[in-house]
Amino acid sequence: MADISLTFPDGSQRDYPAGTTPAEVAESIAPSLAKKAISAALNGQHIDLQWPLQTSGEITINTMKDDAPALELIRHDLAHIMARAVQELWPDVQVTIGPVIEHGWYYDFDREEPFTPEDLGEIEAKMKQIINAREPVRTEVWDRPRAIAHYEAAGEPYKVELIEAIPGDEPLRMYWHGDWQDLCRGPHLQHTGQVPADAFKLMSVAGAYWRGDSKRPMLQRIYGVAFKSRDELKAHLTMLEEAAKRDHRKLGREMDLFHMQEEAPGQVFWHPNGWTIYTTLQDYVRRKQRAGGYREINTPQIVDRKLWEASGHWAKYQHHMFIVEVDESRDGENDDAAAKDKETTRINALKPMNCPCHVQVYNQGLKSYRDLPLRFAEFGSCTRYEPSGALHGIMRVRGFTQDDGHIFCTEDQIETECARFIEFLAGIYEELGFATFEIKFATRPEKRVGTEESWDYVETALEQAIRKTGRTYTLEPGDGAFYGPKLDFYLTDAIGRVWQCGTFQVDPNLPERLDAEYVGPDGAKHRPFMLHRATLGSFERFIGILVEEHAGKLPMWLAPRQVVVASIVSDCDAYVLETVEKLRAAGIRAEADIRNEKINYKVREHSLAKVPVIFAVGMREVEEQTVTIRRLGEKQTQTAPLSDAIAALVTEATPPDLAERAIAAE
RNA sequence: GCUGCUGUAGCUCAGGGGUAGAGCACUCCCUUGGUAAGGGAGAGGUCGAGAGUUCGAAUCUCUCCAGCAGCACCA
Repeated sequence: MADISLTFPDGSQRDYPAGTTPAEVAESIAPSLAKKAISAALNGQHIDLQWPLQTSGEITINTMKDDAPALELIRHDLAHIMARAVQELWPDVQVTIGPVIEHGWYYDFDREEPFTPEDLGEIEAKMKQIINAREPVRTEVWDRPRAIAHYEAAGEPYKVELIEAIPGDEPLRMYWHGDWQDLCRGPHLQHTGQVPADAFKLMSVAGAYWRGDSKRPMLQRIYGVAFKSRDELKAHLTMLEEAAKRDHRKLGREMDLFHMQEEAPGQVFWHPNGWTIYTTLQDYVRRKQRAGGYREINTPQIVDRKLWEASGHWAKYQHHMFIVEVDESRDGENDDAAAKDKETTRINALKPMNCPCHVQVYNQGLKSYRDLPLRFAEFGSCTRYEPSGALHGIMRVRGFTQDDGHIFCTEDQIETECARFIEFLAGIYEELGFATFEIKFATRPEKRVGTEESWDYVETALEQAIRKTGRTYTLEPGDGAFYGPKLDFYLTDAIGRVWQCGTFQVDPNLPERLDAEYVGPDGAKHRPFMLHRATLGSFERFIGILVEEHAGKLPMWLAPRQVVVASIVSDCDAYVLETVEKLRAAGIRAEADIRNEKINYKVREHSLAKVPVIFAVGMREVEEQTVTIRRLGEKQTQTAPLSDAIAALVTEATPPDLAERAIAAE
């Protein structure tokens, strides 16, 4: 048998007979390494220690010290161990798939009875037994008919379907954890005892559709998390607890920002504190948009179905729109709803988006190529009938306001406008404290309109634009809108859920449908492109993320109450009120606290409410015309003359764009 | 929308076939206290909504509504 040549991470090379396993390679280096080895990588491909090596290449022997492979193996083996535990406890359960995910794994089962939290405890105990039995893991290569026959005989139709769906006709691999068998591409550990028995936890059960298809049966998915050590597991669970404290729904209540109630599901009742954040942010975006070359417009809320039919939304998204029927014959005295007459009833929809209305504004008056690119912006209130299960605090709602905008331009302006928008968005995200965000580039889907040449051109333009800004992106092939490719900009919430905020979409379709035109240099009429774009996305979602990102401790300029002036003894009340007046005159959002309470109590209460600054005032301050400043999260205080303290706060409370402008003017 | 769970005072939660409890918040009184809860008293609830079972339902059953987790969806 021919030899193969293996190169090790330190650059050294050795020859082995073909068919040598990584376990044997490790043994040849050092028996101690063989003992610690868990898997190997050949030319970057993660493989079992028992895998016979047939080709030369670079090899790495992994041990538990190598985080990525170790976690991958632990989690992957746990998925199998859990499935085995479940089938041992309930033999009638059918197994499906169980991949590794961030922090752990899940496995989907088909079982009549729902799994209960008590069941999870039982499964966990059974898993520990399996681990402690240190049962060997072995693997075999099977051909497809054999695998199918096996699963048919075993009464596992899901597995049969999986095998049938695997493309090509390479043989399949089977793994055994003890006697328990599963189809799997591997790799796995040597024996179950290599999995740390005290570093995993089953977290939850939830429904999940078979193969992600809502038309197919719903399975039960059990989620687990796993790490290399008990301490890491504990740290992870602690992190989850901390994250729960930052949940915008909880902070929204504690900071008195907003509430929601049954009568208006998915819609926000903004309280004074929350609305202050909202309007401050809106003022900021408005200034940025003006500086960025946008003209702000405003369009109707309720629009006749005729426009939605023309735009194509009626056919495609009718079920996601709130429909409003009005009997136009009613006279106000006798408007019995039951007496509605079809002839005189007009059907409208609350706008789910702003673009068709923006085209209506564009279409007023003839446009010249000299007008392009024409950038419209609107703080557009939209209403969508989102499925009930999709609603989530203020992050996913039915009523929201987008910082929407549409750019009408020619084809060769797309790239520049795209690059310009990415920079615009990045500047705003940065000023709002989001150093990192993810760009996803979604390309042509299967169902689409337009020519291949056009898609080629536009996709290239977007890619060039991103490249120009020097940013990285992840490709989402096939995820674009039916009319054009798009870039989506994502931020992450407190527990790592990723939310789409900004977007940039190229649309040649809507101008066509709604007949938008411009007169070109040739004197003929042409079709403009329409670029849909939003920076924050929706104010609701963005504020939710902002609150979670800062754990409620918003930067001074966004804080709903920037300072509370608290009296220590009631003899200072007059000075407190006077100080608040001065702060307000300087544009600071200030409140007085002259309640009959101790300063400890006041400090605690305002700190919990995340007020960034407390001015404490006693008789000493009154005499010296000073305030004692306490900042949120700091124990130390600092006494300063009142006028200095106000001046410092004014500087600190200036929105980032205005601060920049002030510096530039100096 | 689907699967599962949850819904008791403003908030956090206990209770559970014989018509409701705690802490905090709230109101009043005492207290004027120097940086994360001073003391006392009081008020506050058709137990998510509707129907059913029962002598009797907040408690059991059903339907609906809303929320939570995940899945599906997200123009």
